Amino acid sequence: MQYLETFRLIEAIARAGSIRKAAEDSNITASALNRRLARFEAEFGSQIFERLPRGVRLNPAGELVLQHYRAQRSDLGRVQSQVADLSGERRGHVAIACSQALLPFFLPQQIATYRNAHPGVTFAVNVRDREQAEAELSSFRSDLALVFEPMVLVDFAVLHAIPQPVCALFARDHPLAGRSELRLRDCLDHPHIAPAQKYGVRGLLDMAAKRVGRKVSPVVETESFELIRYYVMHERAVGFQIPIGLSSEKDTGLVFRPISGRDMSPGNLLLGQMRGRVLSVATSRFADQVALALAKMSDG
Amino acid sequence: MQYLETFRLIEAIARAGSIRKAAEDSNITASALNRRLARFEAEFGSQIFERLPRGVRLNPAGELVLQHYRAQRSDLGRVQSQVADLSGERRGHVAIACSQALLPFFLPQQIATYRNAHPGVTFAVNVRDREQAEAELSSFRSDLALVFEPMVLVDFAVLHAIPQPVCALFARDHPLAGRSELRLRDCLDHPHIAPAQKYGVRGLLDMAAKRVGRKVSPVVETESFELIRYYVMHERAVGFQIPIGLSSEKDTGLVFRPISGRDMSPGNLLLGQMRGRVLSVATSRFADQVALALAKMSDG
DNA sequence: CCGATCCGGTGCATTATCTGCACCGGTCGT
DNA sequence: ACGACCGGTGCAGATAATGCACCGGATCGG
Repeated sequence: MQYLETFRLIEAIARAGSIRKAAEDSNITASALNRRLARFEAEFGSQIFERLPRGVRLNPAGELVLQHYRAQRSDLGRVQSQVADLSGERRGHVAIACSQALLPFFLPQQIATYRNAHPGVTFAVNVRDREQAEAELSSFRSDLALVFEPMVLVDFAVLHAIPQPVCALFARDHPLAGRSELRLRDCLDHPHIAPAQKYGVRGLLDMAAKRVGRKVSPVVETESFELIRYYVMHERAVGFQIPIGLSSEKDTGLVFRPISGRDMSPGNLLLGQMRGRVLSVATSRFADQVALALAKMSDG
Repeated sequence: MQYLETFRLIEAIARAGSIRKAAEDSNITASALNRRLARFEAEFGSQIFERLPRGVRLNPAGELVLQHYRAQRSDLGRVQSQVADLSGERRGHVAIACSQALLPFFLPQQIATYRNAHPGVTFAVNVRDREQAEAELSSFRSDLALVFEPMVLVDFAVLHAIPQPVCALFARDHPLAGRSELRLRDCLDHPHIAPAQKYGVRGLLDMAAKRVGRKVSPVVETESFELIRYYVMHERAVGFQIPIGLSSEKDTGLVFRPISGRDMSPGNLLLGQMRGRVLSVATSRFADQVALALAKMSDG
C-alpha cells in the first residue's frame, strides 16, 4: 500500500536511530526522508522524534504513532485476507512465534498440511523463547504464538492449551532405558544435558529438583534443543525435552520417557494470540487447525 | 491527515453512490477521483465497488475496507488525543449519541463542566433513538452512547448504568398532584400524552399496562419529549418521562412523580461505548465524569 | 423508437508534489 | 583543532496527480 509508505519510513528511522542511516536502508536520500518526516510531524501536530546530536530517537508520542501504525497494518492484512476469502480462494500470511520444540515435527507438518489445502497462504516462523514470545505478539511481528510455559500473559490470549510432561531422553542402551517408572533423582544421578535457564523445561526441572533437595548440574548446558537430542547419542547422558519435539519412531536409537508425575507436574504448551486483536481469516483457520491437532494429540 | 485522503474520498463515493457526485462534493473532477479509486483498487488487489449503469455501489469487500478506514481514523484520533495529553493540555473531540431525555439538563451541564476544565475538547451531540444508538457506535460515528433501555447490546459495552423510574408529569393543579403514591391505572384514566413506540419509556408503559389488562391510548403521541413537557401545561393531561430529563425546580408549574414500583419496575439508563474499542483520552475522561455524575445522582 | 442525460473510463497537456544534489551549521570523538 | 556525522534547507529536475475533452454504454422520458 502506497499510503503506508510514510509510516514504513518512520519505522525505519526508529529502527536505524538516524535519518541518514534509514535513508540508506530505504534507498532514498536523507533529504527526502527528512522532508517526509517533517511533513508528517507538521500534519500530525507534534514531533515524534527527539533530535539528538548523534541522530534521532522516538519520543513517547512517536511510540504511540508507531504502535498505531502496526495495529493498522495488521488490520489491513486482516481485511485483505477476508476479502480473499470472499472470492473463494484463501490467501494471506501467518507469522508464528514458537518454541524450539515445535520445529522438528509439529510445525512443519501443520504448515504443510495447511498449505496443501491453501497454497495461497504463506508463513513466517520466528523462533523465540517464552519471554520474547509475548512481546512478539504485542508488536504485531507475529500473529500467533505457540510456546511452552510462557512468562507474563498480559497481552497473551490463550486459544488452546495442552499439558506436556518433561521427558528424559537417552540412547536405547542407556541403563535407565529399562526402568518402568522414571524418577527425577535417577536422571540427576547420571550425567545430564539441559537447556539454558530461560527455557520452560529447565525452569520446571530446577523447581522440581529444588523440592527434593537436589540441583540440576548439567555437564552440558545449551540453547539448542537439537544439540541435546544429538548429544545423548554420543555420551551416555540424559537429556530433557517435551514430547512434542520428539519422534516416537523406534529406529532412531533415541528413547524418551516422561519423568514421574510424583516428581514434577507437566508444563503447559500454549497456543495464543494478542489479546483483543482480530485475526485474519488465514491465521484464524490455521489456529483452529493447530488447536485441533493439539487436542487430538493430548487425547490419543 | 493527507494519507487518509483516498479513504475519505472512497467514503464520499459510497455516500454519494456515484463517482461524479462524490467528485462534485469533494471539489475535484470525476476523472481524478476515478483514477484514485482505480489506483486504490489495483493496489488493494480487488474491486471495492460494483459498477452499475447508474453509478457504483460498495461490494462486500468495500464494506470491509470502509469499516477498516473508520476504525483506523478513530484510532488515529485516540493517538492524537493521547499525544495532546502528554503535553499537559487536553485536546480532542467527543461524539455522543444520546436519548432526548439527556438534552435539557444533564448533557449541557456535563459538557459545560468538562469544557470549563478542558477548553481544547470539542463535542458533537447526536440525538438517536435506542435502536440507532448502537449502530452509531459500531460505525464509529459516535464514541459514547447514553441511552435509556437500548435494544440489542452486542457491540454495546456498558460503562455505567443507573435505574430510572418512569415518571408521570402534569400541571401543578392537576387532580393527581395530591396523591401520595401514583398508580399506573390512575394515569391511564386521565387523558395522557405519550412518546412514540420506539422509545424506551413507551415500551415500559405498554408492558406494564398489558400486565394489568389496560392499554396505553394517548390523546397525543409524539417523538418529541419537549412537546410532552409543554403539552401537559396546556391540557389537563398526564405525560410520561424519566426524571433525568425533568427539572426539580418548583417554579415551572410542572410536577412529576414516579409511578409506583408495584405497577412498573424502573428502566435503565446506560452509558456505553463500542465493545473492544480503545477510547481517546478526552472521551475516556468525559465518560468517567458522566459515570460519576450518574452515580451521585442515583445515590443522592 | 430515439434523443437527452447520466454514468464510468481514457488520452493528453498542465500542475502540483516529491526527490536528489549540494551545502550549511552544529556536536562529538580523537 | 580537525574530521566525521548529524539534522536541516534552497533549488532544479523527476515523478505523480489533476483537469479537460471526449468515448462508449445504459437508462429514462416522450
